[in-house]
Amino acid sequence: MPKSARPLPPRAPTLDDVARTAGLSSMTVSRALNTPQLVRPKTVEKVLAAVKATGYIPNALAGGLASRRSKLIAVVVPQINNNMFVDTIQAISDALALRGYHMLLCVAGYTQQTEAELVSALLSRRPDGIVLTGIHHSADLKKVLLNASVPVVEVWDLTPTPLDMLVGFSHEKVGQATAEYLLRKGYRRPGLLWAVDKRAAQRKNGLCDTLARNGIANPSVVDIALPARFTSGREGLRELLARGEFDVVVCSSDTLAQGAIVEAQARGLRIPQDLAVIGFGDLDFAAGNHPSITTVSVDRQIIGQRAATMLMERIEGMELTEEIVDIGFHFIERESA
Amino acid sequence: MPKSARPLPPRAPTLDDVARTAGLSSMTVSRALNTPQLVRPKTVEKVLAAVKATGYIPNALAGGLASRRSKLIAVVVPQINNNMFVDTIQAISDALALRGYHMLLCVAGYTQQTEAELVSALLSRRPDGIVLTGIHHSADLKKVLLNASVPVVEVWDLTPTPLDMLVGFSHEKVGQATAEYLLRKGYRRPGLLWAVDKRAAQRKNGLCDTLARNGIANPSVVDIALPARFTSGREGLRELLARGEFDVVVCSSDTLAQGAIVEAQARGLRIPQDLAVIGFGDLDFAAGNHPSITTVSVDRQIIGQRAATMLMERIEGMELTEEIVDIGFHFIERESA
DNA sequence: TTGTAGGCGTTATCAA
DNA sequence: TTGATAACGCCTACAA
Repeated sequence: MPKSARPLPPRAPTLDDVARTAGLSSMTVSRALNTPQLVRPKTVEKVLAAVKATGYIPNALAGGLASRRSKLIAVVVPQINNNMFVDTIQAISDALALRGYHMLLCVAGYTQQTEAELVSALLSRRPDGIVLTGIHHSADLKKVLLNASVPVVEVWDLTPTPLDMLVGFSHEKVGQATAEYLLRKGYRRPGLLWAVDKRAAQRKNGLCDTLARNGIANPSVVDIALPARFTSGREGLRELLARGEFDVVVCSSDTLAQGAIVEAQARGLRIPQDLAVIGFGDLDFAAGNHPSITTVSVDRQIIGQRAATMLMERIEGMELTEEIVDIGFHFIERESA
Repeated sequence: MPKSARPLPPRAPTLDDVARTAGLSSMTVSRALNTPQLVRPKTVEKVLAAVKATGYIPNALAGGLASRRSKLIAVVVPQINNNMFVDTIQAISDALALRGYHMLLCVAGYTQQTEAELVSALLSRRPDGIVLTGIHHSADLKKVLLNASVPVVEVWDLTPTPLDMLVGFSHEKVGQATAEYLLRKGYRRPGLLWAVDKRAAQRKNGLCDTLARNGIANPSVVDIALPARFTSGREGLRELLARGEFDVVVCSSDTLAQGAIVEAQARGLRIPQDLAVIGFGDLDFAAGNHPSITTVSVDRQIIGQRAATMLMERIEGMELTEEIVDIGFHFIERESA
């Protein structure tokens, strides 16, 4: 035992270490790991054995620097504790994992930075692609993104002129569909519990425009601060009912609807006879609620799955058949309205 | 206009480009950006101007490679769409953002990989720290982590022997506290709706052990498959009630409790007179529900915030006063039990 | 099928 | 306070 034996150097094994123990060049080891089909099977075996022996873990920083591909996808969402985006995020993560990509998740909600600064910081990681929530971005952000020439998917909204790719649905049309349902069912005195949120605002526009065209102008709206919770629904309904009489309450989310329903029930109102309630999102409790909640269903997972897939295909040089995907929505009539 | 002007090279501006336009060395530019206090103010100004002029965005891959610090924290959770972890994740993300770190989020739930493979893949990104959910890990995983000598925080559980650092609470004790409450209130025929989940199982152990010691052995348990949803709560109660008579239903989460309550109400049972219900988590609807849900409150955000902070302090070489943080919990008595 | 040379963009280190 | 030089660990390009 040499007396000068230093404690293990904290340096992690490198490709060269593996190459040395395998009796090969580092380039061959790299190939065996990344493109095994270009390497003789026996050689690959040798390499794998050496990898196991050394405990080698590739350094993606070095790899990304050299190859100019990071296998990293940056995802920017306004919040994740609002029940809507979570499923999309999980779907993105799952889809990425299948192909060896990783997700850098950034919650824009409560930070002071502007979205542009936030994305700039993310770009320093050299992601191969970016997922942005929504379609309303500052000029700064657009400049930064175009400059970086990185593939981008905008999600959860629709526009004929996305930055690059897009997966979403029309919030305006959701609003219209909701209005049409109200009219068809004969509701004439709607009240709104509405979260202060861009996409929700678009749904409100679609709703109110259609109502106005049919003689129902300026329905009463209770603004709900984000995050819109169950409790906000109860409180919101309380405020709404203090303002007058309504035959239906339209809510910007099922969460609010559930709260509103409980408040109504606590007041002895029958739903939908005394007061109907409509939600949005078809969250997991909507169908099982008592009464079940009439709402709009959106496939939140598909948004994530398609966004991830489009991004990866683009990155890997495939031709995309569509760059704008409208996943649509379904109005679901249940007991509450 | 030179006729040979090529279209812009897709190459992003580098430190050298900035250095050239600023008339400085790249090393000085690097310093001006990372440790401005070591650079003459006027020089810093020049650098910032050149950065703006070139549209320079640092390359964190190169930086991380050279400095051996990635400013990346990897977070591994079993799922994110279960309402519990979301708040923790958001808190982690927020805390990291404040200090210039980014979060690599990995959902272990539905992938085929073992946790060890998953973490190995993450380690290739050379994160400066890792957050793991739970304390039960394979020997492989432990080996990989120790080998990598990367700071680790385990969260959402408690043990005297964490891998490294830990922020959580005792699920056993939550179970005990729940049992004691039942006994104190005089409930004698409990039934359980319980998600098939490691941490939930620990709470069940604490609950059942304490009950057994007080003469209530082997309560009826309905296993709930993950993810445990509102609907699972309704169905679970249906199954439970088919098995016999109960005076209280203990649920492994508020979500299940809410479902159980709705099912009970739909059957005309009064809560808590005919059937009491207890949940876990104090999710946002628990207090506002009708009836409000008796439950156990855990500060899910604090878990994330402390985990992130401990990790960053350790990374930045500070001495930690505690490496194991028990954030505790509160039993909250409300109307449902 | 394997190997050699050189560079990816940054920072550590030492010198000026 | 600033600069020159040499890594950091891997991959592209080309050669054998």
